[in-house]
Amino acid sequence: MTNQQIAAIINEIADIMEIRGEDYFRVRSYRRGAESVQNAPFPITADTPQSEIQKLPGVGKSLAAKIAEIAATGTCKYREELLVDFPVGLLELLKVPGLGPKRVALLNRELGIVDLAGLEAAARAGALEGLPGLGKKSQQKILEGVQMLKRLAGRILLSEAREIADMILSALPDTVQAQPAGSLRRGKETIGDIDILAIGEGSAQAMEAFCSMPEVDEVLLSGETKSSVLLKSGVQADLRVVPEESFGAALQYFTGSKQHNVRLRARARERGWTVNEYGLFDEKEKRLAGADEAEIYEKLGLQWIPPELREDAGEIEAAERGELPDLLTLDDIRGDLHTHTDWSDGAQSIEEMALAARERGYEYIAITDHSRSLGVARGLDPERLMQQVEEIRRVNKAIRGITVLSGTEVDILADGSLDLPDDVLAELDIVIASVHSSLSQPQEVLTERILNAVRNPHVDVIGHLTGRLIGRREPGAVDVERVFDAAAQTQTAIELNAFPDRLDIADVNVRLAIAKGVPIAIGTDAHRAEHLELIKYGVTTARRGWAEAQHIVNTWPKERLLKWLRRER
DNA sequence: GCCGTTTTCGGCCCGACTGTTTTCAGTCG
Repeated sequence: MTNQQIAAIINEIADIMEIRGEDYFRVRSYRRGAESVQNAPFPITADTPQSEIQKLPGVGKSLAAKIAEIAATGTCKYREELLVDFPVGLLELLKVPGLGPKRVALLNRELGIVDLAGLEAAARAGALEGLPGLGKKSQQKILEGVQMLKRLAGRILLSEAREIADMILSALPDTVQAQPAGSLRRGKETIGDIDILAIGEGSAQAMEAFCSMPEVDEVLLSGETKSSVLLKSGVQADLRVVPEESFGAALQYFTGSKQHNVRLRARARERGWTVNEYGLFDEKEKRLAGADEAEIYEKLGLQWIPPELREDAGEIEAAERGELPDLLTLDDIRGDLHTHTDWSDGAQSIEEMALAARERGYEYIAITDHSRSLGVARGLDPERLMQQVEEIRRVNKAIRGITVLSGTEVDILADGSLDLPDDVLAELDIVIASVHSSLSQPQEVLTERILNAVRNPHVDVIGHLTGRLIGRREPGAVDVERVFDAAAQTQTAIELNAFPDRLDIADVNVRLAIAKGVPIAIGTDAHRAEHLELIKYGVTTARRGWAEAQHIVNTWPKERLLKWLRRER
């Protein structure tokens, strides 16, 4: 069990307690404990002494005992007691925007609702309207929230899918060669199911190993060449074993997308050939290609097309002309431009973040803590920000091999003004301006707010433009084109926030931004050192948006980046 | 449930927003 999983269980206990109406401060203690577990500097296992666990901040005797119990058994007595007579479906209701513990308890008590399906039916029937504190608008909002959750239902974030795929790959015997295909290989932001292709000796053992992984909840089917399992996380995973001479063709076929493959098949047909998951064949059914994916594209007169581009969005035409973009790679990234520290809501010090960035081989890292109006995040007022600038100077002197840029993620307030005055912003190396509140304003208002920030001569980057949280919050009604037009003029960068549930701006907007000449800054929004590696999801999304290194400001060497940051406006 | 030279009880982070209410409750970050 990972610390993260333990923390998730403690949080679930807190959720149940809240719905059951337990004392708020007790609930908060559980949440604090969960956070401590997640941030613990060591993995908690069945062997970790309780006294060690109790040293974590906010963890006392009682929580330490429960954490130890969870680490050893996967659950604890107290949780099991809470779950008696508690419909677990109520927990998923908490994910509906606008529903918190009080309303979930109310809906359960008054209408007997126990899960999402029941909630949707009740909302459609108009049964919510008239309950204390709920009217027509709430009912509509709840219904929309349920629909959003249903759209994501069964889909998981790219990051989760990659982790599961890695787990599967490591569970397979060393003798087989395996690779993910499908939308996972294309790097889509959410993934429906996980496809793994394999070749090699001992495919029977591979199937056996696959079906008997501890994470498997149910084996849906298991044959010689294909097995499907339902994982405990609710995700379906398929393993296909293909002959070596067909591996490239199978990889191509199962990577998709559907539309991309339709175009490829048509292209083969024009030549009197056929292409399928076994290979590319001529009119006499002679195999022209199959073992190697690139060869299939080549024989069809195309450059090899990177999986991220395979959406039938112009990539085939570009490949035909030999004009595919030279896509950005992870190695091109020279620094992270969006990070938080323990000065606001991050977990680690400036120095620790800087060292972690150096460890990654970065040239620079920008420290961009929140501004004061974001009270929950312990945002910095001008005075503390200036103290932080001093501390950054000190760290820059103390550490060699990395440059720490002083910055802020300043809030764009509801009225369009910024949360820090211009003379303070002028003191910083880099300024990200982001919307964190009033995201549901009408398009005109929200867009004007952001345009105001774009036009501010101190603002270098607009952070997570639409504010979406995949599966949890719809994007705000920003007029993206208008913002891009303005940003192109001022050469203000638009952020591609690499956090897996944001990936904001999305791939299609990356492409639009590039077309309009808007610089893009990829930042992780890291709140702890290990988050720095999330940059890979930003890179993948940028690749899906046809980005080359030149389009991304944090591929630039430090001198060029600084020149851009200091340009006259 | 945790914490503490305010130490065995009493406080714990709260401000903005929304929809509902005619003075506030619930949610969210």
